[in-house]
Amino acid sequence: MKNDEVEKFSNKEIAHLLRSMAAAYLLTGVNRFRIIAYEKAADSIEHLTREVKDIWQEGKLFEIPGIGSAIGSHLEDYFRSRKSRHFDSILKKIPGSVFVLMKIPTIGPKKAYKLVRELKLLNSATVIEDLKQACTQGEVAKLETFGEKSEKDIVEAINLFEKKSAKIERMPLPYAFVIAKEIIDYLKKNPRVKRVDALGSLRRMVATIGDIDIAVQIKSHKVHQVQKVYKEIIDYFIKFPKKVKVDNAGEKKASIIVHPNIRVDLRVQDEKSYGSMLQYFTGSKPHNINLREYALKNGFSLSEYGIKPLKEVRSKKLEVGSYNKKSNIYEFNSEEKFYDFLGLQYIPPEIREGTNEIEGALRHRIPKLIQREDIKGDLHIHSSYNLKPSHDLGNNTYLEILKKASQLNYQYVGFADHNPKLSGLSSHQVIEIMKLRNQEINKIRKKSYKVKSFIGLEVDILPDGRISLPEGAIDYVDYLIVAIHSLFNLDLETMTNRVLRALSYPKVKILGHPTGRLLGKREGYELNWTKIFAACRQSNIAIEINSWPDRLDLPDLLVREGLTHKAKFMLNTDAHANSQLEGIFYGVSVAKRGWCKKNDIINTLSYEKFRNWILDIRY
DNA sequence: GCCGTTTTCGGCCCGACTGTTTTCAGTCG
Repeated sequence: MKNDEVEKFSNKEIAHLLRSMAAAYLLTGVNRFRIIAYEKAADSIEHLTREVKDIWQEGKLFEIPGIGSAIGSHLEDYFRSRKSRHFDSILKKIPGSVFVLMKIPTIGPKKAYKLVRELKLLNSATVIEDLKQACTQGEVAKLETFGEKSEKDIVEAINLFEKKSAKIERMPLPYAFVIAKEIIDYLKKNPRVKRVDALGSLRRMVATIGDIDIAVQIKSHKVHQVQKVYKEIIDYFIKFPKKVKVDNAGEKKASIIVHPNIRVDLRVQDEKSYGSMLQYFTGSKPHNINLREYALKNGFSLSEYGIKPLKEVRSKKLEVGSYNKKSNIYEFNSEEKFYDFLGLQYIPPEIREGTNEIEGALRHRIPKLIQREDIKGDLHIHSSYNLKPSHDLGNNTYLEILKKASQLNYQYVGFADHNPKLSGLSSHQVIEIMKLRNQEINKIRKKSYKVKSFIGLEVDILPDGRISLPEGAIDYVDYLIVAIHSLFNLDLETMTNRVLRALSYPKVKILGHPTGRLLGKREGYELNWTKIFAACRQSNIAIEINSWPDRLDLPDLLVREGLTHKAKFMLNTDAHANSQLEGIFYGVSVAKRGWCKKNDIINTLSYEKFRNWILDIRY
């Protein structure tokens, strides 16, 4: 029962509901802008980095872009009573099997409706199999505007869909990075290729990635050769060794599916319009739509080729772009020039999400976002030192970690092994273990290695909010990270009180991986964030942005919300091996997406200031 | 149905690719 509910209110399901509404309106014929509004709302919810149901519970449903008074109040009905009379009254006009077919890529509302109507596919539970059978029997090819090719394509699309829906659909960002790098390296080997960029959600560093988008800039060629070079690169791309299928391949774009069923889109462009192309292909969709609407109001039309004046625009300082007289378009080789032409401050990819970044850029209020180089230390590192921990040990010794930290130009690190397992050990034994560890680290510290260290510990928050460490053991650490590692499904209030209690212990300085989410595997637990942010601020506790590939926790939307509550954050890796320390890069991207500046992040402080903070030394 | 630095009314992004057509509709990003 509980699982059904979660499924019913998942972002994916809500998006599908709204998309079904758009389809029903399309098929019954209403003002097309109402249809677009529903589609926009569906897109918006599908790409949220938090659960829409949680946002509704916090009373912030109407803050989601594209959710206005009408759709918002219908959704409220739906969340409250599991149904909306308005949605139901519209949806019942169309056979339910139409909405099921629409889940298959390349089948939209019109094709779905036609297939259902002509072939009488009215059983929602079996419609996909029924359609497949109709295809194999040649019935689809007989229909008007369908043919043998489309019949074959439908079968293929269904097979791919069934394969895909059996596994996770979006992968954590770091996994997508690995795949993208392989393709980028492959493309760079082509002598016609000058530059390759990963774009789309990958460039915006969204926590989970659906498709991989890539742009290629060709080396300069004579004008009449450009088309030929585009074609050569497209041909090369679709021969990528790990491709399982070529989805489409035209003159300037192509899509392939690579193992294990990931779609990769490629676009090619020459240098003079490459900036326009980067801008266009980076998205997000809401950002681009907002930007184009803004441009329209100023008399310009935007595309991946550049900026086209709608009327005769003479004068002005139009030298930022180069004017192509033949096509009446201003071309841009860099994004900076593209935004500048529109009178906007440059907007970093990470915050192009269609919230209020265009308004900010217009007023030159886009903050300088945190950079990787600003990070001075990592305070959540697991070593190989065996203190009989409750969870896994790391791979490297304290000394090895210090050496690696030095390579990363860190000034300090924090050793945050898991607390000793409480079961099977007496309090006295735990205290002894902690004491020995403290002595061990102090021995290493005496070698006066240039990277300084703090003695931390990652401590479980028990179900009742106590921490899993005997009182006397606290003397042997500089600071504690508290985090939940079990019993994730308590209700919001119990969970909130549990965390608040843990935060009240002495030496607690960090709330670790605060939502407990595992991307694609486990939703985070619910907390009253207003209370958590307030408690952390009051007790001078940092909220962790954990860079572990499956976590990327805190989610970016909560980071941004935290800033409005004046929360302070800390960027850590949770590394269990030295190579993983480099993953801090992913945490930085989460912070950027949350609009963090350098001084929003505690571990950008220099060693002396940071030491005062973490040891709670007051002046 | 949504939205706001010319607006609470009157607008609403833009182009590529494919299959089935003979100029286009549907889908996608």
